[in-house]
Amino acid sequence: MAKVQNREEICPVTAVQRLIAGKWKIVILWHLSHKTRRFNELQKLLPEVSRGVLTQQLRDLERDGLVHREVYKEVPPKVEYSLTEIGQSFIPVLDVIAKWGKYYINNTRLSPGPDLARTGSAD
Amino acid sequence: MAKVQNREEICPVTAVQRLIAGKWKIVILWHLSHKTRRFNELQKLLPEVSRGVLTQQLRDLERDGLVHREVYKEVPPKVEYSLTEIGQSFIPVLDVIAKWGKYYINNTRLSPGPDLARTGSAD
DNA sequence: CAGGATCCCGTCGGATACTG
DNA sequence: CAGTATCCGACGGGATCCTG
Repeated sequence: MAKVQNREEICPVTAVQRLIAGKWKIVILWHLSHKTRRFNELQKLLPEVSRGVLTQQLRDLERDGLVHREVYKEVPPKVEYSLTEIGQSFIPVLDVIAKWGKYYINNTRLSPGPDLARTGSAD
Repeated sequence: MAKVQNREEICPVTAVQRLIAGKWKIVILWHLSHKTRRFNELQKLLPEVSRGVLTQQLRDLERDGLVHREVYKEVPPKVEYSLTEIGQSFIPVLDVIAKWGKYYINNTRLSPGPDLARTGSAD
């Protein structure tokens, strides 16, 4: 029995934690789950995220195979981000997370602390 | 429009991201979802995490209402960690995450730790 | 418009030493 | 056994400037 790398030894939970480690990863995926977005659109959807960071996180997601980056060779430039197939398979997870998030918010005396982003995901 | 509580304006997804922001949060919750654990047990389950960090993340989870910390005034000391009610409501999320994590691992040439070149071998 | 490249800085995580 | 306290290095993320 060839022990195919440690692939089967990897903790799935840890793997996911690594994927969504970035501060804005989940929210980005959340937005992309609704529809394909241009870079500019994402910026407007996430005003708190600077360009550089947004780019970086998108690159991470792309590298991890969750996001597809489509570059249109035009002037002015146009780049569209969308979910890959695997990325789309993550949507149910996002749904569960969002759903539980609402539940959590409604059942906790939360301390917003640093302001939480409003990303228009309320229902 | 008295925005008394920004509770409804908070992005649930972002809220969750904050909760599980710590590097080991999800894994800790995962372990606690199986059964109540003593601090020592958690340490053995997570050899890579140092005591201080483990303590900190547990404290975060406790502060966020997901984990209950039961201290037995004995000698030697004994502390048990378990999921609160809200913490338990998070288990389905963990399940979905774990399930998707497996799917992701099996459908990606990734390298969560060691190396495993993902160049070439186009699909 | 969509970044790439830098710099800066706060935070997080890891290690160590000490305590009840 | 289960922490606490502390220091430090690494990384992440924000801002700014520059490019195709």
